Amino acid sequence: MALNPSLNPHVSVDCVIFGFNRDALRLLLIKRTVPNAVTELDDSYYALPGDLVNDSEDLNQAASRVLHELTGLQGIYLQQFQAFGDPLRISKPKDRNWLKGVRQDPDARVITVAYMALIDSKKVQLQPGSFSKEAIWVPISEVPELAFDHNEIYESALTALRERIQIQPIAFELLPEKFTMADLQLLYETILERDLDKRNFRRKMLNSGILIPLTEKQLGVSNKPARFYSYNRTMMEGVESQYINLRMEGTFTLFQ
Amino acid sequence: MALNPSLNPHVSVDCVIFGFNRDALRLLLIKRTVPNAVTELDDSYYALPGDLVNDSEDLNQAASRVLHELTGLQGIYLQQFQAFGDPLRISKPKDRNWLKGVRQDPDARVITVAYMALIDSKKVQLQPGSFSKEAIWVPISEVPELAFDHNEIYESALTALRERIQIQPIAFELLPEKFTMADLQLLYETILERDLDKRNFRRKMLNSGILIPLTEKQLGVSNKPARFYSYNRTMMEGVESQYINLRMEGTFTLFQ
DNA sequence: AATAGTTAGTGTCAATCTAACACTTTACAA
DNA sequence: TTGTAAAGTGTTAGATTGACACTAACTATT
Repeated sequence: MALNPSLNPHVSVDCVIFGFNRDALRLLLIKRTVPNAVTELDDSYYALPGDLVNDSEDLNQAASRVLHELTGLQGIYLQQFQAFGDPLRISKPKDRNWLKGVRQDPDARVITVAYMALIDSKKVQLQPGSFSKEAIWVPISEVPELAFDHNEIYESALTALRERIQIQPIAFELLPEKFTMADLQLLYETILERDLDKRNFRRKMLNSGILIPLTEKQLGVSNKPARFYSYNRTMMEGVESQYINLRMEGTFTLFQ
Repeated sequence: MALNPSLNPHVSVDCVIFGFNRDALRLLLIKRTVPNAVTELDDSYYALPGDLVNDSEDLNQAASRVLHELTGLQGIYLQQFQAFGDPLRISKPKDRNWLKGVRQDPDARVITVAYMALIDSKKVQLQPGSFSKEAIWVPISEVPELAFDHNEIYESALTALRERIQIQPIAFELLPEKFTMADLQLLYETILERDLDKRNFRRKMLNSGILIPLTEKQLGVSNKPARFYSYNRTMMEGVESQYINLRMEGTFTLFQ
C-alpha cells in the first residue's frame, strides 16, 4: 500500500478521529513499529491515522479511505480543518527511520491536510486491515507523544472542535442514535471542560428544535428512567448558513 | 521563478485577497497570457495570485511571499482557510496550455492551500514584480471566469469571510487606520449583503470595546462631520478564544 | 412493606440583549 | 437665510440569559 507508485509522495491526509463514551472523549491512534529501532524504547510509537494521497483521488476521498480502512465505517462526519506544511515537521529520527522502511522517497517534503472525524465509538469495530492490528482509543487527557507534528495537529483539531460545537449541531455525531439529555450535557461538558446548568442546558436544547423526543425511556436503571432523544437531521437541511447559537453560559463574548 | 527547481511541483498556495473602498468589496486578480493561445479569445484570463511552495518554506511563508511580491505589503491579515485537491481541478485546455509554458512538470497533480487576505486597498501599490504588470482589483459582483478551480476557491473564501466577520473582529483589516462609523457599517452591509439598523449597529460596536473614538472629525464634507474611530487591537491580545458575538440582527439562529 | 439512595425533571425572576422605530444637530452650499 | 445631506441620539416591548432548589420515579436494601 505505502509503496503504491500512484501515491503522491508530497501530499498526505491525517485524520483526527474523536469518539466518546460515558467515560471520556477519546482519540483513535495507530501504533507504529520502527523497523530499525536503535533502542527498545524507540521500538514503537503512536500516530494519527493517515496516508499519502493517491494521484487520482480527491482529498476528501483520501480521508474517507483512511477512515474506512481503519474503522469499516462510511458516511460519517469528516471535515477538513487545516493543512500543515512546516518543512521541519518530519525531522525526528524516529519519524525518519519509519519513513525509510515505508516510503519510496523518504526524504520528500510532505504537506498534510488534516481532517476531523466524529464517531460514536461504540459503532467502531476496528478492521482487520492495514492499520487496525495496532489501533487504540486514547482518552484525550492521556494522549502520548505522537509521530511527526501530530500532537500539534491533534491540538488544533480539539480547538476547532470546541469552537464548532458551539456553532454547529455536530455533537450528535459522537452519540448513538438514541441518547438522554444527561448524555448530551455530559458530552458538551467534556468537550468544553466546563460545568453547565442542567435546567438551562435542557431549555436551550429543547428550544432549538434540533432534538426529537422519543417515547422510549431508559430500562433497568435504579432511579427515575430518563427519556431518550434523537437528533433531528432534517431540521438543518436547506439551511444555507449552518450557524447556530449553541454557546453555553460563561462563554467569553464582548457582548455580555 | 516558476522554473526554480526547489519549488515543490505538487503543492501550491493561492491567495484570495479582498479589498474595500466606499464603492465595493473587491478581489485582487492577476491576468495571465496563454503562450500558445489558439484563438484571440483564449489570449488571456484571470487567476488568483498563487505559486508553488518552495521546498524549504512553510505554507504561511509561501502565502506571505506571494502577497508581498504582488503588493509590497507585509504583516497583513492572511489566514489559511481550505485546501483544494480535486484531481480534475486542472483540466481546462487554457490551464494546461499555460502550465506547459511555465512549469517544469505541467502534468503534476497539484494540491493548493488557499489563503484569505484582507487589505485596505488604498495601501496597495501594485509592485513592479513577477505578477504586478497584470494585476487588477475587481468588484466581487463582477468576478469573471477564472483559471483552474479559482472561482470555487474564491466563493469558499467569501463564504468563510461572511462567517468570520461575525465572530472575529477582522473587518478592520479592510479599513484604513481611521474610519467613521458609517464606513464600518457600510463594510458590514457590503460583506453581509444586508441592511443594518444604524442605531443598533452603533450601540453594538461601541459596547464591544473594540473601537477607540478619536477626537478627530471629518473635514471638508458638506454636512455634519463624522467622528473617526480606530480599532483597539490590544483589546483582543491574550484572549484565548477569539470568539466574539458580532452577529447582526436577522442572522438565522435557532434561538430567536 | 417501608425506607434509603439515586438520577430525572421542572419554574421563576432579575438582568441583559435585541429589534424596531423618528427626530434633532451640524456642517456646507445656494 | 434657507436648503440639503449625513451624523448622532433614546425608548420600549419582547426575548434570552443565568442563577437557583425542590419534587418525581425508579431500584435496592432492610
